[in-house]
Amino acid sequence: MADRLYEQIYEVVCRIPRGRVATYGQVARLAGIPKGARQVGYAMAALGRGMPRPDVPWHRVVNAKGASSVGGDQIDRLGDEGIEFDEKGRIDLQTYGWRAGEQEMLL
DNA sequence: CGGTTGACTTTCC
DNA sequence: AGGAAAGCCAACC
Repeated sequence: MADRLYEQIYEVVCRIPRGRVATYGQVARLAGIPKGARQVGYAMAALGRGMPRPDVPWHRVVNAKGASSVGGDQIDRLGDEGIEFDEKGRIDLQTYGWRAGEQEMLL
């Protein structure tokens, strides 16, 4: 199964709890592709090209700088999730960064 | 089948 | 701290 790659990526992205964000590298590592951060981005781009999985919260995936590589479209969705950007348009990964296994610890 | 591209990351300056 | 270059892997032409 070659497309298992995309499936894995989408599955990991779906695992990101609401109100949190994860970097491409983080998702790639959890998806089994420690050096495939670009492929994660490519997989996200595929969502807007053919929409194989419209239920994937791709907007919760940002780059290592904590900024959106897509545009205001993602920023608007993240704002709806309760995530806010700083003056430079970047997210504080130390606050909104996704920590695996801590999704239930949200208080 | 080979070169280019891309919603990236990391390192160096 | 911010900017440029190299590295990496998969998809596309």
